[in-house]
Amino acid sequence: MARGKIAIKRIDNPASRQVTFSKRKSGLVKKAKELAILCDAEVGVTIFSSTGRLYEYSSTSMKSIFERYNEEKEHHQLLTPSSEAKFWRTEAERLRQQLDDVQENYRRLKGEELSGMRLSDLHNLENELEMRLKNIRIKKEKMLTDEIQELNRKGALIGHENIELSKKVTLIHQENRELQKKVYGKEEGSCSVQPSGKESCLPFHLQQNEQQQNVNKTVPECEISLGLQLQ
Amino acid sequence: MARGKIAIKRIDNPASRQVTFSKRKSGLVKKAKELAILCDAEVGVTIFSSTGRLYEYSSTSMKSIFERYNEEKEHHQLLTPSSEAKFWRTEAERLRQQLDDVQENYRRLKGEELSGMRLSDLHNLENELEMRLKNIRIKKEKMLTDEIQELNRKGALIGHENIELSKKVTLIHQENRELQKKVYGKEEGSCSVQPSGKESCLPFHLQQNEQQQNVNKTVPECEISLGLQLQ
DNA sequence: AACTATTTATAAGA
DNA sequence: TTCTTATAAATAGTT
Repeated sequence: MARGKIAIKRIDNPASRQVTFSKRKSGLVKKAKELAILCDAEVGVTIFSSTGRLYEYSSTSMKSIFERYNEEKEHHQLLTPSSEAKFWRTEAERLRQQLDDVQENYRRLKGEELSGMRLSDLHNLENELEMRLKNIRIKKEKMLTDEIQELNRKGALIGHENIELSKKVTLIHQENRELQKKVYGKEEGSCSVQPSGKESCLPFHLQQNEQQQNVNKTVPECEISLGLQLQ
Repeated sequence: MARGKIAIKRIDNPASRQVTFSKRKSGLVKKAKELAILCDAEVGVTIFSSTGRLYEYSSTSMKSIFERYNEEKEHHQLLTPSSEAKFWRTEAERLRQQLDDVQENYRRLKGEELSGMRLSDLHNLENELEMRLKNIRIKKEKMLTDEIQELNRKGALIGHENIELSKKVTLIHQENRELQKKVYGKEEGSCSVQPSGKESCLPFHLQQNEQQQNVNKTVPECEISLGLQLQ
């Protein structure tokens, strides 16, 4: 609520979540206290953190509040089998209702069930879906960008490799010529053991071209960082 | 906290206390919900108003929270076993699991939980959402078109009504004049029983203007089919 | 834990 | 109960 609005959904970062938990827990308890005092109410707040720790506030005592709650809910005989059964049946009914609601929402969200919706509902649904699409597109874009970066990185690496290989080829070529001079003197035979410079480079050309094609499928710009390394 | 600061002490005026209770109760429950969602906590709020009425919120269920509280406080009490109770508890657990599953799907569908999805999944989701948006927009457009048609129909009706009324007014006017001639001869007095033409038309003007304004809120084009009917 | 720009809650009035 | 609005309070992001 400050320095920017946040969506009410689980905070992913555990550190932030912990900090927010601490701040908001204090806020909640403060509000509960104020309500109890201002309005002469009996208020109880029970909080279990995601790490399982218990925090509580009660304007009177938790025992009193639980007892009063149970009385109100007619659960004051929880230890007798029939009332326990009643409780669980109620609980099951509650969950069934909740489940139905969620499933209804789910269907609505999927656009399967648009009947009986007012224009404002449709507006809201439309906006919601648009936001979701935005989220998805941001995520997609990030994934694509990451992939491009990774490909660029690989491309650069291969480029360097190629430079190194090119140098080695030149070196070996040079060595071969010098060897030839020593063996044949001035004669330059067309011996099969002595490949031409062009032929010796071929494998590296092929390797490079393959890589370049892969990269170009998603990132045409990679032409610049690749290529021109050999020859 | 607004329009002036208040001291945190019991509000004397019962009416104000009731209003404040209602507002702050909502606020407290909202904050509790947010805390539960944002920080993945289990939160329960129990409120007894000064009139003794119970209000509650729990992110899971009060039963769960009370049990967990008691466990934490090492006050755990053994529940009397009973087959019926067992059945409903199992049922509740089953429903809880189902609910969690559906909610997970729901979150995915809402694009809140995009982690762990591959690019192809995102593509599919994007397409699905786009189709839903399309459905919604078609439906919206249909509703708007229908509304416009309905408004146009009403507008035309009102227009006809106005024409009829206008005719009646002219007729009555004419009759009045003839009556005057009979009663007063050539004398044209400013008698209160004899209203001027302009005054007699006034109610119909007002009626028309009101209708026109309402229609224009949604369908400005109706100006053409309305208006110009009187005068 | 403190700061502070913003958002949110809410007191008062209708 | 609901709406509006001016203002107080809460808090998200930052240091």
